[in-house]
Amino acid sequence: MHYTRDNMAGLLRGHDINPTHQRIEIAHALFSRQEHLSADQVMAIVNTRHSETSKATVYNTLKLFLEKGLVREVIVDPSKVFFDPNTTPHHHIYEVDSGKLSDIDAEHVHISGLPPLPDNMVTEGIDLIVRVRRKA
Amino acid sequence: MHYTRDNMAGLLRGHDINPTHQRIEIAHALFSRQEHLSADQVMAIVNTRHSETSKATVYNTLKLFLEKGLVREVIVDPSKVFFDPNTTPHHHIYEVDSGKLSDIDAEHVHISGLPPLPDNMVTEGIDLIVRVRRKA
DNA sequence: TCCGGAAATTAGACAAAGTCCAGATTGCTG
DNA sequence: CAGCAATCTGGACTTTGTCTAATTTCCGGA
Repeated sequence: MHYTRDNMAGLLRGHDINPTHQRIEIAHALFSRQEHLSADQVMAIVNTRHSETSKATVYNTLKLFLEKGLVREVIVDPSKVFFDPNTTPHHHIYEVDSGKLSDIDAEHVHISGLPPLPDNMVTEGIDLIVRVRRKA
Repeated sequence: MHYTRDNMAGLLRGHDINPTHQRIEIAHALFSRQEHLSADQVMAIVNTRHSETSKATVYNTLKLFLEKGLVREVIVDPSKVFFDPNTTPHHHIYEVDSGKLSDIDAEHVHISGLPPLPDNMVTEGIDLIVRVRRKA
């Protein structure tokens, strides 16, 4: 599957998002790379050639993508949020020195022994983050 | 065990921290409550009566406590870091609507199937966060 | 007790991430 | 083409956290 800009329009429509020029560019930045990007990084990518998309739009669009389930939010770094185009169940390895973030497929990971939740609560998601450091 | 200010001095010394007035107050705020507090909250607590401790000192002190292993950092909210006086192995439940954060004892939780790390890497910690929401 | 230096604290300027708003643009639809 | 809703924009603003240079506190030795 190639993540062309044309395909992005379909992807957006499939998630009930009106595919505007800016939204296509932002989706393309995330999906063509298949990487975890911060809002800042998205803005830099989208505006490499000429300045095309404003900061407000980048933030609005990422929030919209989040609501529509097109991307996931990864909170590992106290200073910025990462957006993850991979919405399949998976976990993360975070390299604390470099800030490098990578995926762990959830398929083989098993978590047991969690206490039951109160009746009026539902699990929205389980985030498992393995923080690693380069050996001294 | 009562977390009196006098006991705080001993706790700090035991962690190789010079127990100054401000540090004792900050430690007392965290340990007497046994709760997760943000830097802002710590500052508010410490300065309820009169303004006694500066913002810089609160941040410096929390960072120092972190380095010395007196507290843990919990990164769940994109907008602020929480400091956790409980340094025993445990996980967290985060109520996304209210921002309420509570502990899950790690004793009965078992995580299996994590992929092996590259040789030159060491695990610094595993953060497991269960994000929950009030049922509709 | 007084002195000097090291450690700690401070106010406030600064930086970075993110939010908000009022006005301009875009793209329908009739 | 007019009208209208959705979208986008620049820029001011807020919040969390950092940095720095100056002051204060603490303590050991003469």
